[in-house]
Amino acid sequence: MNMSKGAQDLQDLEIVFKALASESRRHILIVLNARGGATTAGEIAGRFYCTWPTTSRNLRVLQDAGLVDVHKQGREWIYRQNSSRLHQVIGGWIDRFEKESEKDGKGT
Amino acid sequence: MNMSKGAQDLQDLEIVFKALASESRRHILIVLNARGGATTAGEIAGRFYCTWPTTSRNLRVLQDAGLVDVHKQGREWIYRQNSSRLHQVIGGWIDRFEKESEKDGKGT
DNA sequence: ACAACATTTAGAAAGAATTCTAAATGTTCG
DNA sequence: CGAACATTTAGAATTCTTTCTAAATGTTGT
Repeated sequence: MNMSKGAQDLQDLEIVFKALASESRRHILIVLNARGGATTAGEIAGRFYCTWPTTSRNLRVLQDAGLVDVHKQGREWIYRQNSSRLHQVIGGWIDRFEKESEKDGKGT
Repeated sequence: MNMSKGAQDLQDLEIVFKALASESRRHILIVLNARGGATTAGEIAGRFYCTWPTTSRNLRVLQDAGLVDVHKQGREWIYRQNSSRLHQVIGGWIDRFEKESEKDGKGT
């Protein structure tokens, strides 16, 4: 765990953007969001055409990216979205880029 | 080009998130941004360790995603960032997810 | 303890992305 | 026109990702 803040940010960016690059995983986040932010793996897996292990692995990728948190409750696993991480990492990055509407008409 | 609006949005999301999943491409956008939003391919390629063709291909991916626009001027190609697309597609997507700070303390 | 349940981990196969080298394209200048 | 320049396109090698099947883990209820 020897990493400067800048390098850590870069790594966060990498892992989060990679996690969001897959439609399956974006879909999982949307389902989670529609469920009010938290639900079981079974509930999620049931809504997909792909197999349970695949969904489970995708959930793991999201977890590693810090986009969801997980905890076990009895024999079920509850997944909860961490939307502030999404806003921090992704929102923070795109905010470096000026919005058209914020540009003043500089230059000729 | 037969695509419903919803399907088009989904495709935009896919192509833009995929484009941003690569560090090299995110770096290109940052360089472009630092250069005031537009510069030549040579200027960009010169700032990278990888070969020119590789940078050129990455620029193409960004262009296909609509994140940069390109036009030829003499024997140089000028690349210009399209940051409103970035905000629309990515910003629009993450805004579906409630920010922590916007949550009211509902439930117990 | 045993059977049934909810879900994950492992390992492998198929497909996609990244990057390289070599060659092609179009532009400018003498 | 021909040489030099700026950059792209093509094709192939390597590496990463996704998804599947099979087996393992830990939990609950009888």
